[in-house]
Amino acid sequence: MSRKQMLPQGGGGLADDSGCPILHVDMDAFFASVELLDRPELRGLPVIVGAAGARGVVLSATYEARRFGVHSAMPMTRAMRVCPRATIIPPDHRKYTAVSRGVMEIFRSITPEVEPISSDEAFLDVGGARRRLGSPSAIAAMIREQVAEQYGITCSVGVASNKFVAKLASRQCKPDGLLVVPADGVVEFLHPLPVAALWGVGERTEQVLVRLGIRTVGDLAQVPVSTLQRELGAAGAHLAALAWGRDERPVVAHTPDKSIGNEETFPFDVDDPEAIRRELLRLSERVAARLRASGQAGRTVSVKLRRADFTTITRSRTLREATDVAKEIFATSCELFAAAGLDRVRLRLVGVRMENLRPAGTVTRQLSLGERETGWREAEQAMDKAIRRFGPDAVRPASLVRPPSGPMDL
DNA sequence: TCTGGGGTCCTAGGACCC
DNA sequence: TCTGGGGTCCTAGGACCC
Repeated sequence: MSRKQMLPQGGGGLADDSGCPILHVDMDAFFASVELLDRPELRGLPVIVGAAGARGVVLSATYEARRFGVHSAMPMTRAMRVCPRATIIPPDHRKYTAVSRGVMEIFRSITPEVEPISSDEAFLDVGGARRRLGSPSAIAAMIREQVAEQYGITCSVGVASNKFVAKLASRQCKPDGLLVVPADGVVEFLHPLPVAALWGVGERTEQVLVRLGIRTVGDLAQVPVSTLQRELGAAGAHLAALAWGRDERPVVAHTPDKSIGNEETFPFDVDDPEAIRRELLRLSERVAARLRASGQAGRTVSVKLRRADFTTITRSRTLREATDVAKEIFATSCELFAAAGLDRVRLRLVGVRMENLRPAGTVTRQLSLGERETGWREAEQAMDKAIRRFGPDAVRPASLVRPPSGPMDL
């Protein structure tokens, strides 16, 4: 296996990683690499992971397939046209989740400061692991070795002073690479890159920037912040900071969910409202099950409807109380669908999402604990604390019934 | 070429309250 | 009777990421 230890050009020694506690680890062609573990005979050949149906897109492709121009999110029909010899493998997410969990465990054995950003990517802050495990680049090399040994797949690691630069570094050294961007080499590293390389610059933003004559990160760095803010709003100021390599965001190990949702694109457009409602029921059940499995409930039900022409609308409603019950989510979804006036319109996708999440029943549980152990006064205090943490609506009416005075005798 | 499914964040307007 | 301004919540849409 080739092991590139890519280092900034000029100088044969090791790059200075002393100011670089942040690692970005990115698995190479993750889904495709996992599939190759079961299909070793396909190694070295173009392989595409994606549903072969008419409306599928590429989820992952080996580098051999990418050479033909295949990339993720490309429609499968087109991918099969540009690379007809590719082997198509339908996705098996359970397999990827299992490997993902294992790989994340390797990261957590290095440091608790691990922030996963998808199933195949994570940031690590190894600042506190130096004394135990060595320099950031030594730790990065160790991670690459352990992932390869235990799971037989490769990853690339960017080592830098902050998340944003680490992320670009890992992309730059893919596949199977390691790149240190020394703290004093950030500007030199960033400025030649195209603006689209920046995190947060997609198609639309790139168009705006190109119209302003901005093509590289270096160009962007020379533009007054006020101009960028006028053109792009708050994102403008953010981009100006990134262009100079400034990014203060910390690695956050545990980020609470903001929403949980499921959606489905039909193989063919559907205009039968009964069929739409059946799908809403399935989606509501899935979302409710995921809420309960994660111990959460949501207050806002949101329905997404995509017409055959790809225009998309969302309709949402906030309930008086949070719920994790499929029946309630489904009933609200149906009302939202009816109010949208899109029955008899051809739809290609429907989705159900719950927002405004909070721990389910936390308050009730805390209350009963408090009552059992310490009596009503303490239970009230527990309730106040819960209200401060989760808001007044987190308290369920049943919890408000005052028990007889004195400590509860259970 | 014809666009998946999981998300996050931002903006903007209106309602409502103080 | 008319009017200001700030804060928060809700809703809708869109850009963006992997």
